[in-house]
Amino acid sequence: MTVRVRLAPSPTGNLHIGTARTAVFNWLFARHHGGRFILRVEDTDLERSRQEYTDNILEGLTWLGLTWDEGPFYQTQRFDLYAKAIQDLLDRGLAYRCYCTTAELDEMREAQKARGEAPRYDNRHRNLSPEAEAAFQAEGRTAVIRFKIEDDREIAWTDLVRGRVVWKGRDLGGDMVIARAAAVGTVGQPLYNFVVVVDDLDMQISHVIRGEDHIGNTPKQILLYEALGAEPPQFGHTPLILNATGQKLSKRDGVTSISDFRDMGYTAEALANYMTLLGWSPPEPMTERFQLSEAAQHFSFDRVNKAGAKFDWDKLNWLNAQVLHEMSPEELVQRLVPVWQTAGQSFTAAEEAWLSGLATLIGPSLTLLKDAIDLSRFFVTETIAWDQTAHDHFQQAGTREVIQAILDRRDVLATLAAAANPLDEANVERAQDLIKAVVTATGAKKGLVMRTLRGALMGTMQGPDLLQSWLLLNQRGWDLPRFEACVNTPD
RNA sequence: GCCCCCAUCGUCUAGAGGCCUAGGACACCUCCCUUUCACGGAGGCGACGGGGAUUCGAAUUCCCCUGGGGGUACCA
Repeated sequence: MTVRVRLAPSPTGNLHIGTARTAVFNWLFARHHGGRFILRVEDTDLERSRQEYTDNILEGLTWLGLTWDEGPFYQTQRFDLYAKAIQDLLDRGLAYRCYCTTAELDEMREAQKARGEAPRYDNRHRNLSPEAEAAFQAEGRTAVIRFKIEDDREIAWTDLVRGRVVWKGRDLGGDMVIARAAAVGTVGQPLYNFVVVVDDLDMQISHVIRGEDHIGNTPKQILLYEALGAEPPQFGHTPLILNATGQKLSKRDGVTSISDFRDMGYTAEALANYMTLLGWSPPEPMTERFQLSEAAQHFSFDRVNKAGAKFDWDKLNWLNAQVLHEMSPEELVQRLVPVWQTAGQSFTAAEEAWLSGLATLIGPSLTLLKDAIDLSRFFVTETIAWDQTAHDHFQQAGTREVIQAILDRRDVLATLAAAANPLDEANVERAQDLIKAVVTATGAKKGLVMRTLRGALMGTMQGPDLLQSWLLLNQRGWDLPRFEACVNTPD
């Protein structure tokens, strides 16, 4: 059998991490079986659906690398199909019009609650006489379409994740609404549980993989398949992503949109890797750091967990750092250029080798792409301001002498700057020789010399590797002015 | 309330009766590397919710309890 799976997001919000994780599982399953991954936008809720959300969802999936093979299809363009199917159920007596008002339904549910019963529709309009129906119509009432659900039915399926699941018809809440209220003689907007079935059937979906929060919809949908004379697909209900307190992650938990993660400086690789890990564990030869394509080779529902998984920023951060640390300097530069730009840091004048050097220098310190902004701040402008630690350092005796000794050898600075690659071995050696010479000339301890250089070049006592930072600054001609500032401005 | 599901270190998980004095990853702690901070390397801390039952033997099977979660729309 050909595997055909789908992702069916509704454009009522930005691409949510829960939806994205469902997309990951669908995508992995499809790829593993050489099947098709179909994208269908469930925009039947005209009130809440918006184009900008659709755009956000499509962009997010693309960014994550979860490309689809068919679609996107839009349910709003398929209303004819649903209307036909509803009429079919009506004609065959499997569905009927219910004229209840919302007030009546509310009253009924409250009475049920008061009696300690589960709120449900009591099927009161299931067998309306033509006269009664005419009377309701004469009142000007509108009608929803309800699909008949027998209380004594038992619905069972073998879930890809949970094994055998059994549901009783009486726990389904009575005859279900499949189309919204509409004027006499017309059929209103079809509802989720119905259009899903019609579409999954029409698109020949073989496996419905979705979050566990949908598990209660499955028995209703299986009944619908039956009514439409079709075999239901296989179902797999994946565990939910939980917040820190263990509840289903929702918008209220802060950052939950894929686009938010991207804006925060996470890479698509790390995020996809992490989402896969939330509920699935890689088999033996694999480690927890992997490409989606590798995961696809080994993906199986045997290794999907049943329990929900709490979202953990620490682990995501670690994965993101791994992704960044694995990158070549050149690749990192490509990723960093837009980040620098948004921060107003321009390195356009810099050579390619110089930029690679900068990436090499700060790469190991990156957790988020955005971290590059702070780490690059010494390299953006010619001069820099000192923080308190630098000021404190220069209170020490001998610090000015160290800088003066460097300035006495400013010819070496020019030699260093001439190197094609500022960070090549020979250049590093020359810088080390200069430091030795300064130590000899001043009689200062090497530690003092190093710290003094750091303070002078960075204006702070903590930062990336000193020698490499120096050579990078040197090539831009910015080390000399910073040294001169040390001896010229008394502080 | 009613229905359903779930339960191993703080977190994500491995584990499908003896291989488990329960393995890995993140986090945390220590040390090494480094005259800074990171990165990297080596160690350490740390869990089978409780009670029964089956069995020669249970983290693994069954039952009960407890705890947590999901669902209960003319939303999706």
